[in-house]
Amino acid sequence: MKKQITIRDVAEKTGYSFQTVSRVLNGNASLHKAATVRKIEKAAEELGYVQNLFAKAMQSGKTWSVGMIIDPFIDSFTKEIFRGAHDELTARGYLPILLLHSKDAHDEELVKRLASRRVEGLIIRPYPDMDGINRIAAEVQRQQIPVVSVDYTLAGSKNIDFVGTADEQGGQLAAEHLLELGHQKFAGIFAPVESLSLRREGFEKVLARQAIRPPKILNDWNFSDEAANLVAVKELLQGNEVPTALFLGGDFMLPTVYRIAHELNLSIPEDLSVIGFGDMSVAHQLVPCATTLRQDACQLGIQAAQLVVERIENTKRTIPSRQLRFEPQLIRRDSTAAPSK
Amino acid sequence: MKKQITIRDVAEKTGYSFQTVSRVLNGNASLHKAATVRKIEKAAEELGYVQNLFAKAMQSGKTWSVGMIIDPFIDSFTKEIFRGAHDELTARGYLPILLLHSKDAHDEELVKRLASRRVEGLIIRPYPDMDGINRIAAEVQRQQIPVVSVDYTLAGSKNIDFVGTADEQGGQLAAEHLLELGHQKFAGIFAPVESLSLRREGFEKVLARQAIRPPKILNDWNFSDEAANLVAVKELLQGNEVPTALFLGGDFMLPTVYRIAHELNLSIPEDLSVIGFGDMSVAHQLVPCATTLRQDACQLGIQAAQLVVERIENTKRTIPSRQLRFEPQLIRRDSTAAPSK
DNA sequence: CTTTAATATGTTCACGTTAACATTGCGCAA
DNA sequence: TTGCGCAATGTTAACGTGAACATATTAAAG
Repeated sequence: MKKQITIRDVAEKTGYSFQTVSRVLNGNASLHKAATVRKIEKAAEELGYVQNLFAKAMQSGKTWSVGMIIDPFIDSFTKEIFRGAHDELTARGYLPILLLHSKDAHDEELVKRLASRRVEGLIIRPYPDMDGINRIAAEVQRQQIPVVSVDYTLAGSKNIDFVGTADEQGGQLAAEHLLELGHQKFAGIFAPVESLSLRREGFEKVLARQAIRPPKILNDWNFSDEAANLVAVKELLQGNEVPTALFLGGDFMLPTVYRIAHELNLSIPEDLSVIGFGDMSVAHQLVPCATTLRQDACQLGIQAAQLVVERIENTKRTIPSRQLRFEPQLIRRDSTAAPSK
Repeated sequence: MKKQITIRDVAEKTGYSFQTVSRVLNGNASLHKAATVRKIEKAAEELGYVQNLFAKAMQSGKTWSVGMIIDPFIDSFTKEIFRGAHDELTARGYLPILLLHSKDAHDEELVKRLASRRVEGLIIRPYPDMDGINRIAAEVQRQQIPVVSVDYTLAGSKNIDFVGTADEQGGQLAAEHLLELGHQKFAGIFAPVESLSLRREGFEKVLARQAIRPPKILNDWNFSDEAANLVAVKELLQGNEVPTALFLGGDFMLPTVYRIAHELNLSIPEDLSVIGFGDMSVAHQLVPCATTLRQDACQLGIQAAQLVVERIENTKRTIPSRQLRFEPQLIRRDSTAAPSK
């Protein structure tokens, strides 16, 4: 084990007491004479002194670290969230501690690791398929550590800050866009998960006010059985009432829809306008490029980071739980147009 | 600041001294009576005691953290490297500290952060365009902290472990594959960077022994000027000696080559066999899917982690610097075939 | 030249942990 | 019984730092 350079070494070299050195290097240097400061800083530089964050953390109780349970590798969206939060935390002096689910490390293990590192806050982007995350969040919060969830809400836990998309407004924007283009026969595809339901509600709400007929709704997109989706979508686009405008609760549905449209000889956007949600990479890879609603994922990450930090640094006042939802932006591309007749 | 639960709290609750608790919970429990151990563990559980790694680190000098300067977001290859190293470090009890280059945080800053967190080792995947990385590595190594570079070698620094691809052998494999198919007229495209040069050497070495003619070589692929590449590749594939087999130093050249081949009316693989290197995602997205040489990136990460940990835990013996190169694997796809005549 | 106030520096303690050593208590042999 | 040795537990010091307080030095005012 190689010897560390401590403030005592610097003190000895300069002849000052170690406390003076402490104040100059890591505390309030303005309490000392300029000459003293200069001498001490020079000596520290020469000796290669770097403050020991572990010692500092132990003495002050402040660890300057924040846990992040986000898998930045699932898609580019979570990547951006991670990136935003990471950069914001870093800029504010905090160390983001990324916790990925390895095979071995499971829930219990993760909480222990967070706790033993005395993480001051936790940012979570919950995975829909993972319910252990709720227990983790609850457990961490029980220890008075601020928790913020991003993108997806956390089930169960009260009083957890949330940063995400204004899904309902997104749905409204989609409806308004299609109405503006002059459509009258609408359809929508969703799934029974929270965010998609909100998008559906926004969509339906606007149409209820302004459209002649209510939209045909397919509400049970199947995440595991693609064949079922093919059948259901086909049915939606055939039948007695053929829609001219289709709103998808998520861009991931685009390929299926494009495929069925092609099979049915419906050309996009001439026969069918399609608008997605999320601006995933498929949206601009398909032909024609898909109109969609984009969320600035990076911004979500930044906001999440700001919320945790705010809570971390405001131990006194109790801050009420906040739910921040940012309105997505309409990206007009080539999959939506006025109806042909 | 909320109160921490310490071994002293557990000691008070059980009536034992804090030292006994320390031994039971974080030390050698076998030194104590089974009944004692049981009582203490129960009390710790009830109080929600979790050891404070900061205190432990300060006392023992062991921080259980390893820095990683890898941008896992450039491509799937670095992602896999990161993932492998991350999981291996985690499995061995170390905390990977990911250091990304934010705009603000630059070299000096990074080193400081590594040092103040008392990182015990450093894994670097150097970026070709970033030379600050060499200074960082040198500086960190000067502080006796083991450094391992992955995928790309670090310029300048002596005695740094390296884990990467056996580029030369990869080049040999490519040549052997093409020879086996019966080709006689070869070409190769490379760039003047270390790894590509090694691939070229392996390629040329085998051909020098077994081929009738030496290959036509284009050695200055231009990373910034695509137009220049188009011209150069076109020239390579026309001229007096038209090759029937082409080895690319990197898969990233594939799209350009496919395009030029199409322009020149050369069909792949009938008129021209093309073999790439790296098995990047383009390789199997193109039509026809490209034969290439694949490296198991995850494995590189794991190995890198093992090397750092080994050095961290072997402070006594000096380990000579190691250069581990893993042989890539030939992935036969549809872009290579026997020459048509 | 004092006294006073401000400025500059030094001392002690605490943070939570482990290591090294010290003590206690017990069983067993002399 | 006495002493010995071992097992179980307790005591003290140390890791590097900052806070709180104590002291020394300087400057200003009388």
